Amino acid sequence: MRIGELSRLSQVSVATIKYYLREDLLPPGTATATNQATYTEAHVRRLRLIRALIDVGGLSVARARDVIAAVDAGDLPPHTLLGIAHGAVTRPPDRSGTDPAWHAARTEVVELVHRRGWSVSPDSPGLDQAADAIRALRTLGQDDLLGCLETYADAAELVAGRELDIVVARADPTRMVEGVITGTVLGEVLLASLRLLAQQDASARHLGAAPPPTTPTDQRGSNTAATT
Amino acid sequence: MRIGELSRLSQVSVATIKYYLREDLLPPGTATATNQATYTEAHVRRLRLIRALIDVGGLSVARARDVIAAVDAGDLPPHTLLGIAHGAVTRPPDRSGTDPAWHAARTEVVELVHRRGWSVSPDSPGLDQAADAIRALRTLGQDDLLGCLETYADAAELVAGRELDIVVARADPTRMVEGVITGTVLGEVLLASLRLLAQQDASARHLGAAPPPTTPTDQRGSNTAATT
DNA sequence: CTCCAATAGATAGTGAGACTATCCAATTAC
DNA sequence: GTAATTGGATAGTCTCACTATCTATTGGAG
Repeated sequence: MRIGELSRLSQVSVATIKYYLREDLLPPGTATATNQATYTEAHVRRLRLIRALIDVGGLSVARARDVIAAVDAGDLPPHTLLGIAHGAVTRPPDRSGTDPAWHAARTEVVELVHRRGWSVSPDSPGLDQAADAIRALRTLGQDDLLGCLETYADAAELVAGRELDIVVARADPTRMVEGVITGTVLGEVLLASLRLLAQQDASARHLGAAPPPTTPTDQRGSNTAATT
Repeated sequence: MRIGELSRLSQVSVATIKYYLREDLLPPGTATATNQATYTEAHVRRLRLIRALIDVGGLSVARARDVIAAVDAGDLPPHTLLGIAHGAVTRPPDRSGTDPAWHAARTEVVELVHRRGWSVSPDSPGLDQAADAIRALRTLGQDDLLGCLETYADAAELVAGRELDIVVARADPTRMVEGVITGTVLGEVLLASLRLLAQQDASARHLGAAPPPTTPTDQRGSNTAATT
């Protein structure tokens, strides 16, 4: 197919496709002449992956490129792949350099990891990001919220174990790579969404308040539960 | 104190403080003359909250302003407050308008919520965001990753319940408001970080234990400690 | 009392990021 | 044969989050 059809199938404008080509997010099509190239179904899938990472996962174009490159590398060892995915979904640490409170928080994370017997490399971006969050909670005087910490760790263990089971169940290594990437990025979004929903429920349950009446804008099938 | 000291204590440049004042993220100090105003410890705390939301939580300045405004409103009903916090940590839905796949995904989420007996308002941003993620996973052919869905929901229930317990344990309503905000935003970051760490452990454990051949992926959940 | 650094408020400028638009020459579809 | 499409290059736009400059004041050390 040519670029026009690629654009139509992927719902991405031609100009944006060209931009992604320039930025090495999308491999070039096979050139048939100086100004003609053909694209395949693989390009459509790639484009869908890119948009999912950017639009749903919230990655920047640069982060998405790193992830894509890892997918294309193909033969990376799994822990490297996971490291790249994790690097893509974390923000660079806040003020790690000089802040003693940050180092204290990071030590706390390392201790948690050790207590749990987790096998984690010492430069994992997750350690830094957790330290950022803990330091922030402490400096805001919200220390008691860290009473959730073990619960968070329980939940993390729960979902990570299940996620791994599903991904390793795949025979095809290429599909495994895709699973790690999409699972890491989109799984985070999904888990976060469900946490929000569960928070709303917990709040409603505690306050004994029924949710507001459902508007009839959503008339397909069963609607939101209003009672418990 | 004057703005210079405020800047020093909060580690935020004077120019940026002025910017936050213009953008209504920070209330003005009490003016003592045409070009003099004094700030208090409350301004320092506010500034720290702003930076935590932006730097650690990843909120935009505009989202942070909405959240801050909710904190200052003071007398908002809890579900409204929670709604604002949730609106701040979610991205607007992707292509909800015309896509039947999206509506199918959203229905799936609503059914999950119903199945769980969660009491959730039908316009919760969490519903839309979860639908985005599910639709993306399906269109990427990663449907099997949705085998995690119930596990995610379990984890979400677990952490949300604990979070609520901690926040309602606070007597002071002002502290409760802060707890909802910081818990929602920073808790998400913390949970996501720990998930990454747990993923790394699960991956190491699996690769350390046995090569991929056929290991029935049935022992879920409990990880036995294995120090590294 | 003097004088200079600090300040409030206003306005303008900057740099990154993610596209978007325009050109041009070479096809290609009709 | 002519109009539309394409690839490649370059330049422009828009938002965001600051950052810098300017103009009067004003606080305070000497």
